[in-house]
Amino acid sequence: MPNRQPTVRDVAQAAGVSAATVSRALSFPDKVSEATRIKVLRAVEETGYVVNQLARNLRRRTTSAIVVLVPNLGNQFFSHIIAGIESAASRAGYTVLVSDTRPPGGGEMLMDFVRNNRADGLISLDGNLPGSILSSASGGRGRPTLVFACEWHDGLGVPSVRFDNEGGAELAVEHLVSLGHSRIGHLLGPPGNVLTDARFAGYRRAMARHGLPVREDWILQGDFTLDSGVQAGREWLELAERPRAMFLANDEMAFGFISELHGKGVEVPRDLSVVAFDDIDIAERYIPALTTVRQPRHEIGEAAFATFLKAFNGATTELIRTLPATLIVRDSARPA
Amino acid sequence: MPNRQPTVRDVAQAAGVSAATVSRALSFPDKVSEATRIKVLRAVEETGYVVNQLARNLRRRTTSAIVVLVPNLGNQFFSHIIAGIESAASRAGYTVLVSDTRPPGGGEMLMDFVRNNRADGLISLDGNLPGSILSSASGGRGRPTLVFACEWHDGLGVPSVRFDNEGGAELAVEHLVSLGHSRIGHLLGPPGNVLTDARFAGYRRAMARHGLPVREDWILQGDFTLDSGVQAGREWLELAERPRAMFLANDEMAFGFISELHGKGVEVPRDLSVVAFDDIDIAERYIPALTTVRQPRHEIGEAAFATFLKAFNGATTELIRTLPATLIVRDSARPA
DNA sequence: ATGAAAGCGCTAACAC
DNA sequence: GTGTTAGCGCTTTCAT
Repeated sequence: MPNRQPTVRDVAQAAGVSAATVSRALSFPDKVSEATRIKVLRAVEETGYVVNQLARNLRRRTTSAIVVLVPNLGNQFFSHIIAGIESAASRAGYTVLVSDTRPPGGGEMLMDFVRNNRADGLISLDGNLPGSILSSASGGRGRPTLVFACEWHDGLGVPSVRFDNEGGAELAVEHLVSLGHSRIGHLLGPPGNVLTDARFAGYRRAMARHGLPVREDWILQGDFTLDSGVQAGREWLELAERPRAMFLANDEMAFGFISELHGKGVEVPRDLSVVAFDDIDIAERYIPALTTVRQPRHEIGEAAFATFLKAFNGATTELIRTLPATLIVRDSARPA
Repeated sequence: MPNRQPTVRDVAQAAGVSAATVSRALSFPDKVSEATRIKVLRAVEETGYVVNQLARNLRRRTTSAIVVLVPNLGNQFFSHIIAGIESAASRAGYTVLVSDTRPPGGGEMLMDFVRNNRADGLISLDGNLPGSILSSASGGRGRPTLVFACEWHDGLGVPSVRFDNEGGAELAVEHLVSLGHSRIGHLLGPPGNVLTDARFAGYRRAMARHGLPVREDWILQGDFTLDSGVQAGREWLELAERPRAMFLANDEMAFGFISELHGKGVEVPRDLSVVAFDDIDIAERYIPALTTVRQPRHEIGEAAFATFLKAFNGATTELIRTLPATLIVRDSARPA
């Protein structure tokens, strides 16, 4: 048994044909005669040959691999989106690699990964990519392909697939209003985030539609993390005058927020109605079960990959594709 | 501006040296004269050259990239382990790619990825790898490097870094006993999983030590998912005689379990004490806050990468490295 | 210390 | 339909 991996040449020799023919038989079976194909396939079996993608990619300048950039692998919300991407990708014969954008230098390394033809491009679930990535990937001649999913970045011509965040936020507030609430506060996501802005805009829009005041002191700052929800809970408890309902920009913060209140004897929904955003898996099993806005996560993943593939192949794509959100009514919000 | 990425040759020309020298200046700065190095570096700047890893790896037969296999990206538990791997890896100049083992054909594709020199090897957080991967990666001459973290696979000579699952389980049960409990049940993880077995063994050991009976009907079957926790909750509610305490094999199931009971008017810890395993982020903010066994997740990630690097470089490694677990006492278990 | 030349394994262009 | 040739971009002997 040879020490090294067999190469096309070994197969060629075993099959009694040329290396080029082996390559053709494997990549374009139609371009080769029935008989040769069989000979080659048999030789492949015999030798235990596996194509060296490295060499293939170096030649073809394409890799059938794609990198997904996630702002926070810890947030379970993303896993379903990744699953969606994966299922579309595997149908197309693509390998999906996931990477967190937060580790120091992580984004940079990944970008090099793509720039080096080790992956065909990126799907970013993080709208705040380092400028270096944005500039070198924003499409165009010979540039790596980039697509945003969930989040996005205004101004650049980068295609994005997103949820209707503003509409979802309106749904949340409308629900609260329909329950008889009028004193409604909001816990924001991180500053400078497109989702934060869109959800806040939806909140304001719905409030305005009903002539409800948006009180400065009822707008709390968060950053989508559990801890920031806890912190917001503390601030809420100190409020001179408290709202009777809160629309929280995501589920994770809601858990921190509700639990902090619970620790101080304030119960949701008894003392405060809460609607959140995302509908991650635990939302249904939190106590109280969370009323929240659901986004079709698997679908968006699939759509993102489809968009990526189109863009990579040079087809024109819709620049913005928006998927609808729906409200899931459970226990955390009740009549005023 | 040229249409294509600059190559070593472009840099060589700009610097007035040969391609070989450029390569040397970049890879082994010491092997080149001060003056040339400066010239080359300047030329690199000018041309905007970035090394093409693909070509480099094809030549060097090493990639500085590693793939991490995760059984379930949705379980937040893994994200901290990945973070640990990432921090150790980035210090070593490695790129970390994560992949879910569940998508159809996913494992296979990933293995090809490695077999093709597109990554140096794998760290698997999944003990139940397809046989094809195990056999082609189980180390040895020219074989891709594989290391297990958290989970493992007995029999093969694959190095693994793990938590003291059995000890952690004992801690959990001891705690319950110290609270005065004697009627203690257990919710298992998935069948055929090493963690399931180890945690169950720890449970039995602690029970035996105190002369407590292990009742068949108090051993429920789960699979580490939220849903299986819900299902177990239903079964628990139907029990003719109920235990007064439960040790659940992970947090995720605990959420499903506790919430299902809550829906039926059975409250934790009022009516039932619960201790779980993992201490994922939400555990502290669940209602009730979960008493659970914590594992040093970041550390295990770092240790796993260190082990990987050693193994990849041909050094001998401890075959089994075990990290201690600690009990985090919160609200979900109280005196009998 | 540097350059010339060979070659990693594969595929695309061209000839037959 | 198949073989020959060249070359993807890099690194690494081997000379000098």
